[in-house]
Amino acid sequence: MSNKTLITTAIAYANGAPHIGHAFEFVMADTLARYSRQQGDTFFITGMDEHGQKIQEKAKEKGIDVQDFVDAYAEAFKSLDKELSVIPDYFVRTSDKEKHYKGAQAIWNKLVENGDITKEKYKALYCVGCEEFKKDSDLNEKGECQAHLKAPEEVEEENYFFDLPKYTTRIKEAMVSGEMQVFPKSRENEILAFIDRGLEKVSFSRPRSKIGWGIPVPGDEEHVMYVWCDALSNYITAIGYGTESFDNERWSNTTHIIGKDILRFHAAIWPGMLLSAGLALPKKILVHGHITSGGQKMSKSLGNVIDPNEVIEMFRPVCGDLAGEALRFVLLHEIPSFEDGDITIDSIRASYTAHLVNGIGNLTSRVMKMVTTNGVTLGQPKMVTLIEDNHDMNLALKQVMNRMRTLDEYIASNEPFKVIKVDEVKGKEMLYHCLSELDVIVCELVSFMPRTSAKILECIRENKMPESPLFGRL
RNA sequence: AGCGGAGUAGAGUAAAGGUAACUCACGAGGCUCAUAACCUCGGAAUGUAGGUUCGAUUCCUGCCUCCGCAACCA
Repeated sequence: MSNKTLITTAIAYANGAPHIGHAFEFVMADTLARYSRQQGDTFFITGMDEHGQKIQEKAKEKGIDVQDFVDAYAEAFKSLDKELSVIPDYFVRTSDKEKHYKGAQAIWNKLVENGDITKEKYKALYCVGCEEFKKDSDLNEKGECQAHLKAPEEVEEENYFFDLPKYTTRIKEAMVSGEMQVFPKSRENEILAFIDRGLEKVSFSRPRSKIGWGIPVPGDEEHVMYVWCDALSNYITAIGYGTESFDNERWSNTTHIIGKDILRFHAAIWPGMLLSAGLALPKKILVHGHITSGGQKMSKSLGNVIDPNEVIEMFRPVCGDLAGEALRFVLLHEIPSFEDGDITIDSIRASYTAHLVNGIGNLTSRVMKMVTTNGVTLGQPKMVTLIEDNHDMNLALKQVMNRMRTLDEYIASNEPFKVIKVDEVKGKEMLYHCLSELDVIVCELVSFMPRTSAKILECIRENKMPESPLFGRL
């Protein structure tokens, strides 16, 4: 089996600032990527989905050039990534004409070559207010658009369609056989049930008159690619699809990390496209839940939106350049990896105090004080990884925290600070044990909190106390 | 209405046909190496009505409540 792997996040839609849900996904993926790098050649990508009608309109509303509009959001996401110690090997942008356009057009051509993309006329209900097609289920009892309380008009449009139903059986088989694994199992069941209800052809283009901002359909100036071929293809264009340098070996060992809202696109449409293009299916699709606040979906009207940057700024005065990692920790520790999670500003503060201030921060000061005053050193810190490879970052982190608690217990019950006064040899032995345990803990923590771990390792290596408490009180 | 999942201390999770565990919060004690930290002990829970069983929180049935899915929505 290949050692090379690709880890991806979903690419963020560039029509708004990053929110806490984005932060969670990035942090989870980056942690997994760091862990994966300890075991082999890992390439980690994240990025932006920058096309589409909504973006085009918003930019127009604000009276700015679309490219400038998406550039600004790309910078906002990159800056958040940096704070959170999320460091991708490549940052995808679908407006990138060099790499992405060419790759997306290459896969389009491949699907055409295979006879899976055809032009078809269809009738649909279109709400002018929403500028969107509506299904019967989107309408109220009177057959009106729920948002605009107006009956949609029937329009006829000609678009390209992808023959997804053709791949129904193979997609199902891939899931059942484990060729493409969807975690958790309940999500796999969900998608299998969805497929069993019958897949339909998927519309793959929009008339240029409707969406000008997008990738042109090869050989047809009148049409622009719709989101599927444009956005989903980022995962392969990022590693060179459509060029000589495409790394097929890496592609064959891919893990996608996505939210539950986009499961279908990744576990049905995307595999269909890959099969048509003759490419391997993703090995794993890890599906996380959504974050609620105070038991409710975050929304501006409820006023319970948690802005990741605001949280970081809340931490900044008490832990400086570790502020982003404090949020990173809280997300990983408080949100289950595969279910919905709930956080509030209060629970964020509580988690920070309990586990970072009173936990890792205090433990570091505690151990380092004892070993530095008594001249106990570790020599070369060893690199160990004891975390089980179960994809559950939340569980894995809790195991690390458990180990910390055990060390605190050891110190309390063995009292090396007392022993050292009456029996130096025995006392030093105990302190050495404390120091090497701290070392192990930090090595385990390195994927979760890289900067924090580096700081503590530096203390261990140079036999010194942290200059100031790592995590100060809020 | 359909399909799927879930209801366990104040909060978040775990386990399980026979003493219901852990983290946070709370209360009492201890310790002084540490950031009023840390350690120990304690209070506090199986949605509801039945059924099977020597015994159910676990299995079964009804009810109530919540959540997911029902495709172009991150």
